[in-house]
Amino acid sequence: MVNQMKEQTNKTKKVTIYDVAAEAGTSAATVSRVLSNSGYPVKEEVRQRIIDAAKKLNYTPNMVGRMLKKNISMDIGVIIPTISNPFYSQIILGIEQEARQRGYNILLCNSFRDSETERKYINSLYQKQVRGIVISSIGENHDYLKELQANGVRIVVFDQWTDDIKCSKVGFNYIKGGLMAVEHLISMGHRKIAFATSPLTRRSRRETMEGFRLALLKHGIPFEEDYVIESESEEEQENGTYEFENGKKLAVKIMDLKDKPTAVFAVNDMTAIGIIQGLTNYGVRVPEDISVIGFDNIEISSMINPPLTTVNQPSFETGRLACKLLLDSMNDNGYEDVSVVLEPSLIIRKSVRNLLQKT
Amino acid sequence: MVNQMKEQTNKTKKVTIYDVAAEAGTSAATVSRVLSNSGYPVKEEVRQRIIDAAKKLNYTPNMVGRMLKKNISMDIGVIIPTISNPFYSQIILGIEQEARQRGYNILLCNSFRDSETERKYINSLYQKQVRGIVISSIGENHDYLKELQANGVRIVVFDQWTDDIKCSKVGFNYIKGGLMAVEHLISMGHRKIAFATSPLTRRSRRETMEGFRLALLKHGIPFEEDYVIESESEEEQENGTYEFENGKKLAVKIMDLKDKPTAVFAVNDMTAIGIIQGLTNYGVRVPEDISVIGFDNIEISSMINPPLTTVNQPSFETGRLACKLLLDSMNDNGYEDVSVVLEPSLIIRKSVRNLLQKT
DNA sequence: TTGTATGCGTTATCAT
DNA sequence: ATGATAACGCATACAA
Repeated sequence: MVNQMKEQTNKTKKVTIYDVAAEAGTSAATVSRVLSNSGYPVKEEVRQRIIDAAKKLNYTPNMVGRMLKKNISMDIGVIIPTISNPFYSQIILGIEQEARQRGYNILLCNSFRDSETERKYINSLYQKQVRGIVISSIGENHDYLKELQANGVRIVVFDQWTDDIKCSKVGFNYIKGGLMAVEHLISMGHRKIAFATSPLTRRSRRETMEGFRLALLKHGIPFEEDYVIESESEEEQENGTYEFENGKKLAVKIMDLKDKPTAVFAVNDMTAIGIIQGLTNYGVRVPEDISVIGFDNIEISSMINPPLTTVNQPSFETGRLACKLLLDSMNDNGYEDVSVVLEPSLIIRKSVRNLLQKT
Repeated sequence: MVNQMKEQTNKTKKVTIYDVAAEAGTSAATVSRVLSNSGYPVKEEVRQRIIDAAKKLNYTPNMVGRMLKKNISMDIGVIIPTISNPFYSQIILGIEQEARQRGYNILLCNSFRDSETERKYINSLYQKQVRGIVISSIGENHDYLKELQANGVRIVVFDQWTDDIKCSKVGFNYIKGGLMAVEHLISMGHRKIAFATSPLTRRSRRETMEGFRLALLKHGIPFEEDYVIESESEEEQENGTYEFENGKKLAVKIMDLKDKPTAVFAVNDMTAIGIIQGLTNYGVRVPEDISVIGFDNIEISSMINPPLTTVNQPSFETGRLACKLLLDSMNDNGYEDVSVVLEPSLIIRKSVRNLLQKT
């Protein structure tokens, strides 16, 4: 009776189904059948003995053993630039919700927009036997992804649309978003409108700018090269502050303009917020002196002063949907790739002044 | 020659060391020795053949097989309330940096401050054979964690200090932080100072308040019960906006005070930002009419208008350190628990007015 | 309904 | 230096 209380040391061997089987006076096979909820018929009395034994021994199934045997992982990989960008953390939340509901866990990877890091992570995920990955890919070369596909791994891309790879995709109508933003400015009486952006190296940015262009065209406003304020700085590590700092720099460029715009359309909210701060440092008031409109609708945008008028990009929904498409394709052999394009909507707050209204 | 080009289908069997061995004309054992960098001596020529064969067959090691055999995982678990709170995403970044440097990957779990979810995640991590977890624990009951410890899993807690469990800890000197914040206000000539907080259900908040109290005491300012503005609302899902919305509510409470404070100390930055917006909605200006000081120094705080004066809590460093302590303890049998308390520092920006200076 | 035996992919032990 | 083989924990085909 005494040595039954044997102190459990850190070196204690893990208890396996064999231990449970011994304790319950049955075989490992039966234990497995009961404890893995296989639905396989087991006499009620034996089942109970096994459950009791498992509880008594404090048995916990070893997922590694199970995975090796079944060769089926309940993990999916997620690769994004960085968690510290609120836009992406919302996406993660969406992915995670969908995943958990269906019993999957996510393996999160921050690529920091470095294609080498991205490659390593993709490789690591593959080694961990994931059967699916949702990714905002940064690399120019998608051979790694294609190789995975050839090996049966499902891929869903979002955020960075590319025709290079054949898979399900979740995109966003940047052109329309840009169009909406600028048309809103125009409807408020603005005609001298600048577009402020980080380097146009990403498709999403170029498309947003295309929307800017289209809006001007549509309303007969000449497109001024000078009103495209593009930072030349190389992109560094993608964290929230990069875009913000960039916005501040763009603000000084704006102040350098001989003919100042009455409104500026920023390529994303973080940049817009930086611009507002930069402008404020010059003593120019937003929106009284210059109006600013953003793009993304991250949470912070409603918290600043003035609350930012912006274009909503449904980040949570993007994540949820991307994950749904992934899991659907993973669990359906006859699946078809599907591409979804999410639509923008305007969020009117207080950073745009109505020029048509006398004060 | 033709069927060598056999189309690779999705059902293609994974290539294993046996395939590589066959291709290289050697044994699986030797292949393993080479491909796992075991350091075991292998004739150079054979080694080369194996490497070539692996490349040719596109071999990728199966980590699940390796894990089962070696019973040693290179993953560590991380449990936090939510990734969407920028304070925690910074912590994750710190954890991840340390982990990656040492070859570990992290399994991220959002508990959403729900102890049931926390429990499930802890269990899931254990089933995945992690040997270490860093956690901002929310549950009152830490039996689950203790059980894991008994089974050799190392635990490091941070953020939510508790004496209930014996392990390494990374904490923060909230009392001193609160003291510093309030002393700064006092040094700027403020004497009517309010403390605005979400419910005092967390130790960290109570300690911050203790600092508030101490500062008043130290400078002979009477403690007014009315100047502790505590929201009664139950905490909902912990996302960034909860604290923010809460701040807005606290702002109306402040406006309801017959004798308004000249400065308010908010229990954290998110709340402070909400308060500023709430105050602004009333037409009161910050800091001209009322000064606001925050706590945490999240990234957003430097982006708002006015930039928030606050107390820095080194979140990235907290994560890095917690992870370091974890990995150290995991790789050292004779380790000792260590508790580290990080110190606050004051970040002076523009949300506090100097009352002693004539305008 | 239950048990025996095998294999998932890898590494380690032991011969050779 | 190399190879055959057992073992890690589990699930299953097959036998009973």
